[in-house]
Amino acid sequence: MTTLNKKHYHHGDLTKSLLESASAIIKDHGVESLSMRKLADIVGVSRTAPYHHFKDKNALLCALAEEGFYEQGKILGRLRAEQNTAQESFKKYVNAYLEYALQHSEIYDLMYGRTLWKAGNPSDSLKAASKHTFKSWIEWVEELQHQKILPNNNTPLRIGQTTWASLHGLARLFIDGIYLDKADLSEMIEQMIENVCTHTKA
Amino acid sequence: MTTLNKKHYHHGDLTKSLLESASAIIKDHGVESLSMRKLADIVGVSRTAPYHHFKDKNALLCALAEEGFYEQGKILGRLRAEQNTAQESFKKYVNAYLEYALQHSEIYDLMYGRTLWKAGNPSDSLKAASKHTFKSWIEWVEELQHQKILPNNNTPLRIGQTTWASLHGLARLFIDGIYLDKADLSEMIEQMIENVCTHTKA
DNA sequence: ATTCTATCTTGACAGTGTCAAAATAAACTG
DNA sequence: CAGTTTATTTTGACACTGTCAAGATAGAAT
Repeated sequence: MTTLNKKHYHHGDLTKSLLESASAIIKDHGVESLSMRKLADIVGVSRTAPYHHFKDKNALLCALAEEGFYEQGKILGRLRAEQNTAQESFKKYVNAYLEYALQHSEIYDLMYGRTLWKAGNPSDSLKAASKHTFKSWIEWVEELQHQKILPNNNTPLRIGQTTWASLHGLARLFIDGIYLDKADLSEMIEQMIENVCTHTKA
Repeated sequence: MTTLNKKHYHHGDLTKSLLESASAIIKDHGVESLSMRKLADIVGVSRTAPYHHFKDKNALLCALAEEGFYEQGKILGRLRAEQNTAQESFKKYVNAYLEYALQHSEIYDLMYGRTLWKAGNPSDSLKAASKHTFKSWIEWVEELQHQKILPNNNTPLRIGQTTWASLHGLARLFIDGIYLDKADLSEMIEQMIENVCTHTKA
């Protein structure tokens, strides 16, 4: 087990294969149509093989969600690194956040949804990833407050909580199929930004 | 079948009993722990008896959600009927909305969540109930715009969509167990109102 | 070559939603 | 009242789920 190379047995890297296939399945058919047995079958392995790589289904989903946090973090981090005005930067962030949420809606649901956080049992590393994401968001909120983009009438935590809640709410309405007409999305985003920012206020 | 009285067979009104028991179960243990079989058992009837009153599980959940719309509508309607300043009225509405969402979180989830709207199959009457609720919300938004409570920089529909999304997002974060500390709630509500309203703006 | 360990499979169990067919209970019709 | 129709409920069955325990196998370590 000291070897790093994992090309053993008739399946190169089951852990990875499982995550990839699972990700594809939920992307195409939704998380409720993902079963451990079908997944094993698709990957070409017996029903219980996955259980040697993930404690249970919940653990597999946690791993997927965690991947989501890293990917989302990369996207949003890259964006913040760009040289933009603070205002532009924030605008792009909001757009990118919603784009990610809608394009990876099933992963987003795992990251921030009931399945894992309430009905399920979020793993420690998932909780850590989520906490890290939130923390760095709050730090940026503080910057944005100094730059007068976000309001100063409350702590970074509160402002961060509420503006994130707003984005999240918008994302959810589309993801959950309550709002369907995505043509309206960009206008809603625009309006949401106006609600949440300081300087655009009437 | 012309008789209105439904006290037939050894079970007075199965439909009603099923809804009540189901409601109690999800309130206490979450919707994922509701099974048709256990429900039948608790009500004291065979496994498949419920299927003569509800086409399937989805239909039963739709009925529960629909009840939720009526109850929520009553609460919020009563509130709007009170004699308050528009500002007070809106504030109370927001608070009542979130109070309902958190106190009936499982029903709220059925009303506005993925289970029925995306993963499931919302019944026509559920869709109607939801549409009606939304429509009357938008009408009120228009009033609030005239009263300068909500901003006039966009149509009632857009303002209604975004402010509702904000409330919904806040509700969801608590319901789904992402935010846990309900002590923070009232401060967040306060801040959210500031974000969303016109006249309190800095 | 032998022991050890990581990986995988087979078998099993309890649980799920729900269909089809049979049984029963009440309502309607003569 | 008797006989038929309709509303309600039950029993049996099927395919599917997550996951545990025990055994088989393949590779690593000695």
